[in-house]
Amino acid sequence: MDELDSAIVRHLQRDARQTNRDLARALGIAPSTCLERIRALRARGVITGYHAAVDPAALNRHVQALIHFQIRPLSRAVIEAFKTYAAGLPEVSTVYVVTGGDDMIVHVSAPSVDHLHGFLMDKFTARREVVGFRTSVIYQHTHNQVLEPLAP
Amino acid sequence: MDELDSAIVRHLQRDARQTNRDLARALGIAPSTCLERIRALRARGVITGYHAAVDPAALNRHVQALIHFQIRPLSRAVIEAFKTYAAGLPEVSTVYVVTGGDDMIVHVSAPSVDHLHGFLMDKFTARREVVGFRTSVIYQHTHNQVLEPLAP
DNA sequence: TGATCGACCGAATGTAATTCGGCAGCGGCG
DNA sequence: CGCCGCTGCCGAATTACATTCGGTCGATCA
Repeated sequence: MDELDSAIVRHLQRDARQTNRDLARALGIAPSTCLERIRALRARGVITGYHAAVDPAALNRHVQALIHFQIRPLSRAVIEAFKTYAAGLPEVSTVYVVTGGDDMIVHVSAPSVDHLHGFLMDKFTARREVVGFRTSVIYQHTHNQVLEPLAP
Repeated sequence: MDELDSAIVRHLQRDARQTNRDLARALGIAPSTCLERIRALRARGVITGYHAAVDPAALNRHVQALIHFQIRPLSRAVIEAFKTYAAGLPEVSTVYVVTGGDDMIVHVSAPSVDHLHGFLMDKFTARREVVGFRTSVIYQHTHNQVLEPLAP
């Protein structure tokens, strides 16, 4: 994980579809070298995949929210089951299992506030392990695509 | 945005680096058709980019957390300034501006709990607009890479 | 029914990914 | 001190792919 690897990772986080040649040219190395580095990064698990980013609104998801759940009992089995359940719902994009006042935070997106409300009522209120939840509608969000390695 | 477009988006969310030929073959269409569809999806803003996903641990980010902020005064200028400030910090990956008990939720990752603590103390406690914040350490998180279009 | 338009196809061309033999630098070891 | 083996890099050759473009088909509408 030297400076060259960092640069490759940085570039591919920004644009995963630039050609290997262009990337190699930008870094001042041979395409074959670049290719081998990228393969090593994948093999080592540094790069885990390549994904297209999609505008949620184009997928009829105009409302996003973070839902904060309190779950009881707080056993491994219950947490695991709820996590799996939530992650399987199409409205859910991310499930966080967390410390603090809440036990689970779920990022959801829905076509409308109505849909969101119905979704929450239908999918969560009936579940026994859910003792309560709060909804934080997302007004804006900025996502930092490029993660740099941090110094220890 | 017909079924074919949806399928293309689904495939590219899963793997943005599969060749156009493979994708076309999987969908049973000609590569040229596939290419034109993808271009249209980009032009329409459905697909906004292609990004490599990176293991945070490989970038020395072993601890992740969601930080819940209360901000005052709740003016547009203050919110905007804080959002910009937070998004510019290397530890921050996402900033959510939200409704509810909190005004802003920030996803951060750091090398260690110590680093996280120092980071929070150094970067946020001194700021006037921050009247309080709570930290939720993330134990696990599952990210759903593939967003499907939702029916209205 | 005939014209027009849009979407798709497939061959042709240019460009890129990938392979592989060789070379240079480096560290270990006699 | 010199030799040996290893590792990472390079560049030409091969293979595969992206991209273009002229033609075809089917739907739509007058």
